[in-house]
Amino acid sequence: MATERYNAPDREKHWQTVWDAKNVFRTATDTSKPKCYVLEMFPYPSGRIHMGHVRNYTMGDVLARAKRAQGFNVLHPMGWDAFGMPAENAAMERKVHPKKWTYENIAAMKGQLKSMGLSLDWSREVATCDPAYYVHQQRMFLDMFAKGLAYRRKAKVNWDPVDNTVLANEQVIDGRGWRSGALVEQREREQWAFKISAYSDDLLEALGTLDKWPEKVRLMQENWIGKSEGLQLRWKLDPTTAPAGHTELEIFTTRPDTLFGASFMAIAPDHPLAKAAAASNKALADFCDECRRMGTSLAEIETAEKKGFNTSIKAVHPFDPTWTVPVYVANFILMDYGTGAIFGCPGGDQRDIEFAKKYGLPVIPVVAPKDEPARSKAIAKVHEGVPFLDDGVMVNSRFLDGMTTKAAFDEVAKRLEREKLAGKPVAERKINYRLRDWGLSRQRYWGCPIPVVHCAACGTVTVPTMDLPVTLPDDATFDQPGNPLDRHPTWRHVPCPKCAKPATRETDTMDTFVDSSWYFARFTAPDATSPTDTAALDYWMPVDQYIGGIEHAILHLLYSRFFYRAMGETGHAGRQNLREPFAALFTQGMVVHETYSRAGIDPPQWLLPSEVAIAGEGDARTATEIATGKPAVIGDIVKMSKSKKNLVDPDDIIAHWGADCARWFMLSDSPPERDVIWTEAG
RNA sequence: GCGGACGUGGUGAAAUGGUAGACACACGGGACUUAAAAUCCCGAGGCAGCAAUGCCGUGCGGGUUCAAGUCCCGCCGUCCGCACCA
Repeated sequence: MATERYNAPDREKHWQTVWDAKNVFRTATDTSKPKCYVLEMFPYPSGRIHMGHVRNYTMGDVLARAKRAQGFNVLHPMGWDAFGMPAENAAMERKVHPKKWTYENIAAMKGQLKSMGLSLDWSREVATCDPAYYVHQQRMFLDMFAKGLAYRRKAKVNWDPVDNTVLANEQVIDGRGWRSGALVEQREREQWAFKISAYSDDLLEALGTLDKWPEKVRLMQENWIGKSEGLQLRWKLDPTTAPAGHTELEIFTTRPDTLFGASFMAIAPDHPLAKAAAASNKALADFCDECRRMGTSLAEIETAEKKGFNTSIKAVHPFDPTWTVPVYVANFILMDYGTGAIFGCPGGDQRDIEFAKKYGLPVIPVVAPKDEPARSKAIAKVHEGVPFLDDGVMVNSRFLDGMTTKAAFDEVAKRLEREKLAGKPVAERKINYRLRDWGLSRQRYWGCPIPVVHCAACGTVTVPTMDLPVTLPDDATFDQPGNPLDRHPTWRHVPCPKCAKPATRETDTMDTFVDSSWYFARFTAPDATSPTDTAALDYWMPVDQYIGGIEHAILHLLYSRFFYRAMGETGHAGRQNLREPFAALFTQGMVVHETYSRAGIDPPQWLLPSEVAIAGEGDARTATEIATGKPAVIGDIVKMSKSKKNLVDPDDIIAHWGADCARWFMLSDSPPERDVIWTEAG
């Protein structure tokens, strides 16, 4: 027998059992000690952990252990983001109930996480699909409803025709569903929304206080909120040309200084004025219909021609009653931004200049560079079709001539605020945000039920707190598309809580991002009988270090920031008057791996790393498919994913080399914020 | 189109404007061993040279500075986010 070697799997198992038996990582609120709340984004229980989890949780674990060693009382919990579509898909494909599938996955993944030797307080484990968790979410929803922070609205929604559900704007990527990849359609529908837009400015301003967040994430959120300051400005319509009842057109502009460059108005196909005009104009009605049919995909938007239709309505320039410009319906104007109407200034905008040329409208240069030689050149170029709208001085703009753009902005605002139209100021300063309210209704079974009842007599009635939770029926069917709650024979039929007459439950469930918007607060008191426990929150919040993937830079982090504010408003966020739940954020890099595919086949047939043999070194490396002996192609190094099959199972690594080895490599190979290239050799 | 990040050996990567390549992997040589693995020691940016040493080197081209991987200007390339947002 050779000398005894360190047997990693054996020793690791031993100590993990000891830690478990002695509850060494259990944490209690202890105000005599300084606290440190270390949190990694909780996983979706897909069934197996992957290398991204290993990296994420190792980083958090190292920090938690270090802080513990430094004398901090460390909260390091773990739970499950357990609602969501994959469970329902599994139900449809494999005839297994979402609940069963989810809890089996949780059990399997919990075992894997334990094999990693993480110092987690498992006594605080929560699963968002547990009624003991979502009952509190329903309570908070009702509290938010009472405060007007959750409301019902008829809205155009992003409809995913594959998953048969509504998606939030944030979940539409390049015009496709973030999960299904299907082209998203626009549909009108009653649905629930959170009033995140009420916090636009606060969410934006407070980014400045998040000095322990990556600059990149703050910038992404800033852009997403998209603040723009401008002027809301009403143009009088020429009464001889306008439909009855329409006397003016309100537009939003960030560049009122360019008002003397106006050569047309453009309104959205859904704009009330467009609809009124279309009522007596068949060709216009057809044009509007065509615009509505146009998809929202990236490809369609980029290739779609900028088209307009002259309504023959004329708008009167606010500074010159003799100057009128034509009003077009245009396919590139969005009804839900600003007022759904703009004035076009071809001198300063590529899109406007193309539009003007196409329809033979004037092009007036109104902004020019400050220095003389550049000026005449720029003006000449504008006439040729090259817009100029940089900082400069005003030209061709009457009383604005010679002013800087900034001064001209203020001058126009000042004059038009004084000017009256129909008794009201012609214009007012206005701030617009790109951020829209968060549509949270999902036509799905495996999500938190929205605790309201629709009654023919009483309207929308909330479920009384004592009747919560509204739980999901276990006996739903998953054999056809659509929402199983809608076709359940009995679940939806309940008496109205107010008048007791027959009524129907809301069958929409909540977006799973709601579940993950407050779990960090629940971890501080997972057994509290109210959604949160004030004393626990006051001690533990905020999260001192949050760690997760950059892919959540907008959705999850912005929603959580909003939700904690809403929780404050409804008395669930403790006494600290804390608005920001995450004091510090770290976004770790991805785990990436080479891809392999069968040679000479397109589209590629991917091979698992374990299915290929590599020979040679450097540029001379070659790959062979082990099973067939045929050559394989070594492809790009990309994020590990099922679709590209470039996966390495953490279990194999842990079983062979031990968890310490896997953890060590993850931390030592590349800086934590950067991608780590997983190689067996490494 | 807008916003951002990045570009340094064979590889992962270090460098408050002050000796570029720390540390490590891989590699080469050596020790130990019958042999290997493991371990330990030594070497190493490139070119030239037996060597001492010299020259060249942080994507490319300029600039500021006593001094630039680092700061400024202009390119090239890669990656990420947003995008008919008025």
